[in-house]
Amino acid sequence: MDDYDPHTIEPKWQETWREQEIYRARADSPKPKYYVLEMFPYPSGRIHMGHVRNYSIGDVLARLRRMQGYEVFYPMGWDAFGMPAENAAIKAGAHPRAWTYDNIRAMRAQLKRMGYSYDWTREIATCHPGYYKWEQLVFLEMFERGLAYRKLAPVNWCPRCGTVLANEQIIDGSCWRCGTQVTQRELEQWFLQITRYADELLFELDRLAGGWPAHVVKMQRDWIGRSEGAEIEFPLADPVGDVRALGVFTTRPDTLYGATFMSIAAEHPLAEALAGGSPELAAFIKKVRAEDRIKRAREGYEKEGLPTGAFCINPGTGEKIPIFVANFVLMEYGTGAIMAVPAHDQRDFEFARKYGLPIRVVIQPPDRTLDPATMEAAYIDDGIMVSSGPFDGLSSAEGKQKVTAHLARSGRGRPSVHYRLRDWLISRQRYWGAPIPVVYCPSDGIVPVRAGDLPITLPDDVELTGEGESPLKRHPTWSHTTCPRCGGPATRETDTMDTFVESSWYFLRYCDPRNDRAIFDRRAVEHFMPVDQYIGGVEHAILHLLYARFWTKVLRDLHYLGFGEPFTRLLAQGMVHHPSYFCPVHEWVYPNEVEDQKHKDCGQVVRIMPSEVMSKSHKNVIDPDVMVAKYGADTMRVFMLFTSPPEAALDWSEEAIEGASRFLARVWRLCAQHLAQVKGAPAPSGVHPLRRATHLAIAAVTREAAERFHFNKAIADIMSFVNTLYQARIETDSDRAAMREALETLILLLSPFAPHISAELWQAFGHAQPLPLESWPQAQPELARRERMTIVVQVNGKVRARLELDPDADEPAVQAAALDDASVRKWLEGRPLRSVKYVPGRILSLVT
RNA sequence: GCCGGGGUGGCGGAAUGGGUAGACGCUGGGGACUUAAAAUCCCCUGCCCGAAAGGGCGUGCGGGUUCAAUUCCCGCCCCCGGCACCA
Repeated sequence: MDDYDPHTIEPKWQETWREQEIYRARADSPKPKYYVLEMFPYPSGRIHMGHVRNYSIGDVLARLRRMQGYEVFYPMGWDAFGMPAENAAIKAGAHPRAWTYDNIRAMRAQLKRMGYSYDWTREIATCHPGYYKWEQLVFLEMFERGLAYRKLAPVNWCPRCGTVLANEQIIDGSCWRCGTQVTQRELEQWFLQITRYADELLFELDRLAGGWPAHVVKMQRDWIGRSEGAEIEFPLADPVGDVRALGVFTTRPDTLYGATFMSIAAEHPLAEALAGGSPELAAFIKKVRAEDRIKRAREGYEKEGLPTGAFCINPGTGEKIPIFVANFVLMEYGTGAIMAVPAHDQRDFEFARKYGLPIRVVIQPPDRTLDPATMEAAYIDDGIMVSSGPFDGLSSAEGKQKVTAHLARSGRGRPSVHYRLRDWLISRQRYWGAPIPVVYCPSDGIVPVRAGDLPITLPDDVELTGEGESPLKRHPTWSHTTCPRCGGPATRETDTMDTFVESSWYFLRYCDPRNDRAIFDRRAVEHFMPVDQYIGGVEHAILHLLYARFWTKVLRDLHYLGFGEPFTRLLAQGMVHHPSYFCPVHEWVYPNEVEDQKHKDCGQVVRIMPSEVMSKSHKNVIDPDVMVAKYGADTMRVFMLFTSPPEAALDWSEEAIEGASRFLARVWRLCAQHLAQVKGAPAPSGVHPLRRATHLAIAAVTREAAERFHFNKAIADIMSFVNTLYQARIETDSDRAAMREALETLILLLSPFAPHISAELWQAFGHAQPLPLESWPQAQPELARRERMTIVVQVNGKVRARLELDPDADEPAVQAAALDDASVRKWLEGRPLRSVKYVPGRILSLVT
C-alpha cells in the first residue's frame, strides 16, 4: 500500500458517498429515527473553527447512531437573513441576496470538504420566500389570536445600525453587533407575546433537566425570572381623576406594615398628575426619563427621588404615607410602583437614609433584635413578624399568605405572579429580513394581509445606504398597496422580522423542506421530531433556545403539532481558543506583526495571552480551510475531538494537530503491514489475547462515545488499542484470524471520527458495502475475560503489593496469597490482623 | 453582590454507586534503523531522598468521616461563565 495521503482519499470518498446517497433519511424506514441537529450557520462567507468543532461533534454522533441501526436524520441549512448581508451591500455594493447565496455556495463546499454526513437534499436557506412565507402565515395566525401585537414602546436604538434592538441584543449598554452605545426611543413596534407562555416555558424546564446541561436550564430559569407575591392597592389620599388607588407588586406582603412611603417610576402614568404642576418635580421626571435604562442599571448609580407632595394610605397600618418619584423604579416590571419598606429592602433603606424617611422594623430575625436607629443595612431575610397588628408572631412564610388573604377579602389585594421575561420585540427597521405581512389602511387601520397573498416578498431594487429609515420605507413603490378589507389605497408595514424568528422553527421545516402547500406535513414532523440531540454554542443558551421553545408551543396551540418541546437533549459545546498577542499601544495584533515578543510597528513588548477565544477582534483566527489543505479533514476532526471534552474550551495547537496526524498515519501503517497476511484469514474462534483487547476496545469506545459523549476518551481508547496491536506477534492461523478481527474492528471504531481513512482501509480489506452503512461492532464479554487479575494489597491504608492472580481466586485464596507475599509480610511485621476487607477483583485491605 | 461550573504533572486531559491517581496525547530525554538527517519503531518522563533496592510526599488551602477520599461532609482561597436596582 502507498503511504497515507488524505488529499487523494478524502475527495474520492466524499464523491462516492454523494453518488450513493447514503445519508438520505427516509421517513418510511422501519428503523427507529434519531434526529441530530446542529445550530445552523449564518452564511458569513467562511466557516470558522467553532463551526468545525460543532459539526464534527454532531457528525460523530450521526455516524455512530447510523451504524447502531438508527435511521439518522441529519440535515443542514442556512440562517440566511441578517444585518451582515445588508452591511456588506452598503460597503461593497453587492445585493444582499447575491452576497448571501455566494457565501452559502462557498461554505457548503467547505462543509463538504469536512466529510460531514448531512442529508443535503433537505438543505434550506431562510431567506428563500418558500421558507419565510410560512412564518408570515404563522405571524398572521398569531396576530389573529392576539399573540402578535403592536404597541408604542420605549425601545433600544442603535444609532449606528439605525435599528431597534431587543434587550437581549444589548451587551453592557452597547449594540451586540457593532458595540455602539445604545440610546432610547419611543416607536410603534411589533411584539410576540412570549410572556403568555412564561409559566409553561419555566415548568417544562424540569422535564428537560435530564437532557440539558444544568447551567443552561438555570440561565433560562433566571431569564424567565418568576416571582410570586401579591398586588396590593394603596388608596390615594386625594384621588387623581378617576384613579383612587395605586397598585404595587411585592414579593414580601409580610412586610406591609413596614411600608413607610411609596416610590413610583418616572414613566408612571400618574407621575406628572401627582406632581401637581411642580416645576422642580417635572424637571426631575424629565431628567430621569431621558436617562437610558442601561445607565440607570449601572453600578454605583445614585438613588435619587423627589416627593410628589401626594399621599396614599398603607392598607395595613392605615397611615398616610408620602409618594416619591424615584429613579430606580422601573416601569417595565411589576406596576411601576413599589411599597417602600426601608427596614427590609436594601434600596429602600438607602433611599430612606438619604431623605430622612422613617424606618420601621416589622420582621425580627431569629438570632438578634433589630433597631432602626443603629441598622447599617436592611434585613432582607425571613423572620418573625412584629409591629404588624393582627399578624404579630407569624413567620414570614405564614405572613405572606395571611396578609394577602386578608387584603383579598376586602378587595385591596390579590396573589400575583410576575416575570422578568418581556414580550419579544420582533420589529427590525431593516431590509434583509422577512417582511411583516400587515398593511395600514386609513379607514380600516391595521389589516393583516390575506393568507393567499403570501409570501410578501422583498423588492430587488432597493437602495441600501445604511442611513436613515428602513430601506423598505424609502422604496418608491413597494409599500404602496391596497387594503385587503376595503380595497382602498393602503401602506405596507416596512418592518421586517427579527432573524431569531427564522431560527425558531428551521428544525421543523427540515422535516418537509420542499412543501409548497403547507408549512410542513404534520406526519413528517411528528416522525422525525423531537430533536434527539441538539448541539451548539452556549451563546445561544438563552435567546435562541427560549424562542424556539416558545415558537414550538405556539405551533402546537395552532394545531400544527402535537408536542411542545423541540429539543430532548442539548450539548453546549465549548469555544475554540488560540494564543494571541496584546500590544500596550495597538491592543490586539496579528502574530506576524510580532518579532522577538515586540510589536514591529512600535517596538513595545507584547503580552502573550496563551488562550483567548478565537475571534477576529483578537486577531488570532486560524482558517479551517488552510488546515484541511495541510492535514486533511480526518486529522482536523480527530484533533478537535481528542484534545478536549466537547463541553470544555479547546486550545488550538499546531503540535497537537501533528499528533492527530501521526496517529492516523500510524493506523494506516498498522493496517498496511498486516493486510496481506490477514486478508484471507478465517473468522476467529475461541479466546485469544488479541481478541480480548479487541472486545475490551469495543466496550470502551461504545461506552465513551455512544453513551457518554466523551469523544476524547473514546479516541484515547482507540489509541491504546492501536498500541496493543503494534505489540502483537503474528505467527499462527489463530493469530492471523484474531488480528484480522482486531484490525477490522479498529476501522469500524475509528470510522465515526475519521470516516475517509476508515473507508479506504475498509475497502482494502475487501469489503464492498459502504463503511458508513456497516453495523457498529458488538462487544462479547466472554472474550474480554481477563487471564489474570491484579489485586492491590493495602496494609494500614497504603499500597504495599500488587498480586497477579487467577481471576477465579476467591477471598480466602487472595488472602492466602497476600499473606504469602514477602513485602506484605514485611509491612505486617508479624502483628495480628485487626481487620480484613476484600473488594472482589480489586483490593485487599489489611489493618493491624 | 447573587447564581452556576471548575481548580489533577512542563501542557491538553484520564480516573467519581469512595477502591492501583496521572490512561491517551503533546513536549522533553534515551535507544534502534540510517553515511547523515527526516520519518519510523521501542523505552523513560509528578516531586523529594537514595548508587540501587526501596522509601516519603502529592489531585487549590485547612479540617472531618473511612481500612481506603481527586471522589463524601464542613470552612476558606482562586479562576471561568451568567445575571445584575426585577420590588
